[in-house]
Amino acid sequence: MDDLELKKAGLKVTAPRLKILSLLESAGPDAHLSAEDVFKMLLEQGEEVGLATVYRVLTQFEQAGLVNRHHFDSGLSVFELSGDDHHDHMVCTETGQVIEFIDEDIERLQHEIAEKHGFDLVDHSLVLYVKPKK
Amino acid sequence: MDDLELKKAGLKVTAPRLKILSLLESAGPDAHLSAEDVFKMLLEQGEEVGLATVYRVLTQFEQAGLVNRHHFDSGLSVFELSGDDHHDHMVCTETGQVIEFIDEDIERLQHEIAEKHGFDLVDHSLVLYVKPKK
DNA sequence: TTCTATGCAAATTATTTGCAGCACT
DNA sequence: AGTGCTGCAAATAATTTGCATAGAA
Repeated sequence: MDDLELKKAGLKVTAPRLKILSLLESAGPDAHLSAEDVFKMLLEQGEEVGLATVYRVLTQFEQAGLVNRHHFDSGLSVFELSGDDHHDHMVCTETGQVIEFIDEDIERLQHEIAEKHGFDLVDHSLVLYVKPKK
Repeated sequence: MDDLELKKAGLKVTAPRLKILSLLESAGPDAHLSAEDVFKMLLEQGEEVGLATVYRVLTQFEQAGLVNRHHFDSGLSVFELSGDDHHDHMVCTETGQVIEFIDEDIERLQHEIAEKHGFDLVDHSLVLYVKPKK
């Protein structure tokens, strides 16, 4: 099933790639995992993969457009499956929970701002750091 | 002159702190320097400081609210003097140039979005990656 | 003097790379 | 057989920390 996605991406279908891809899929759409997270989860499932391979595969997936990499002010990278949809993130500073959202007005304003300064918008990163309302 | 700012921040007035603070000030408001950048610039000026001290001082400045730290998808940290004003960033993917901007509508929308999800907005990070219009 | 700050080197953390062996064509 | 993929260990890059000494109050 995931075979097609890998082939389409020009990547050979191998065990580690399949395992990582399906892990990302089963982790749900709001999962944002670091390479370490993925590595540990695979170990827990009794899978045999090297951390280096996890990094390599995740990087290949990123280049193939299968996943997106974010930095979220923490300094380490987190990865998520890139659906067809673009979205931004809200990170709870107390629980670490990540919520995805999209706001058309903000999207439009961003383009306008880039234009106004003589640029074309290539990409953007918007992260809201929030805490539960008391 | 910068002595006051340091004292106000509860930091002892020392040579490295003064040098780094004045370097940041003279670098201009749109300067976003990494710890390495600051370190090298100090060396070029013939100053004697350790890289570790640069990191320590920059971190202290951050905690004191004197500077802001950003990650800009590159994975390394950049620092800038935090004026009283909040602003977001636009980074040119071709020249590396950083432009600061602020858009009240986007600010307002961000609060609304957090509210809508039952959170209070604590902070946010918005970076537009752009390229010159052809 | 007393306590904090600094420099330097060693330690950590996140991530990448070299290389020998295995897998698939 | 040939080329790509993997694991493991060694290599890097960014940042932090331990410790003995220099410096500020």
